[in-house]
Amino acid sequence: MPRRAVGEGATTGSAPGARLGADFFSRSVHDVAPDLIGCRLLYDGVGGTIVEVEAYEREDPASHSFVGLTERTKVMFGPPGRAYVYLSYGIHSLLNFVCEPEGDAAAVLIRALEPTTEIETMRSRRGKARTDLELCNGPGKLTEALGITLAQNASRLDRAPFELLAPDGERPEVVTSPRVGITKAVERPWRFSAAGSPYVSRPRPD
DNA sequence: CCTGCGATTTGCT
DNA sequence: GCAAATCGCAGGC
Repeated sequence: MPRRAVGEGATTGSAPGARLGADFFSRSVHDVAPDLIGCRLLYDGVGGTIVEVEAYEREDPASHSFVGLTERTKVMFGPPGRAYVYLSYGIHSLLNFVCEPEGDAAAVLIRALEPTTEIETMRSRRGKARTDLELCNGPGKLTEALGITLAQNASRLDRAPFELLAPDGERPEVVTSPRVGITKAVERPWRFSAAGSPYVSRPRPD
């Protein structure tokens, strides 16, 4: 694979279609988060296109890392390009991508996908979901659809069964809005989504 | 369409 | 002890 010249892909930190590894994630979480919109995420061959994420940084009252290094947060302080999966409300596994160099603590919460691959597998796992719009339009829903659990915490994202790829072609326009479901630092506009996508979670960022 | 509430477990005070 | 980066269902409009 030829390395791409400076210019194209410069804002993404990756060439079109390339697998995203530690170099992509070893940057400011505020640069990585919008660059993930339009990327493709598969787990064991099941998944789709990322249409919504949120950024969480070290000095961020809404981030788990705000309290410092603990048993739970040590993955966020570890090497970039790994999964940080935690249990939300005692029920849902939420998937994050660890960003910034080891020793820093930042992560991107994956909030919604546009399903593209193995849709019937996702539908069978999601049970009550009626339409494709409801399969992955929320952080707890997409982990259920992809079969991601706490067992995947600290996994590398550039190795099977994960497959995380830069967009092949054009990138969607990205819009920002306040983050969802938090009670601290609620005003920070660190939610990023694909403009106009019907696959984003609620409330709609419009 | 919208709002309200219970489920269920863990991590940190 | 309690709050939590959520979800699905019930009920009202």
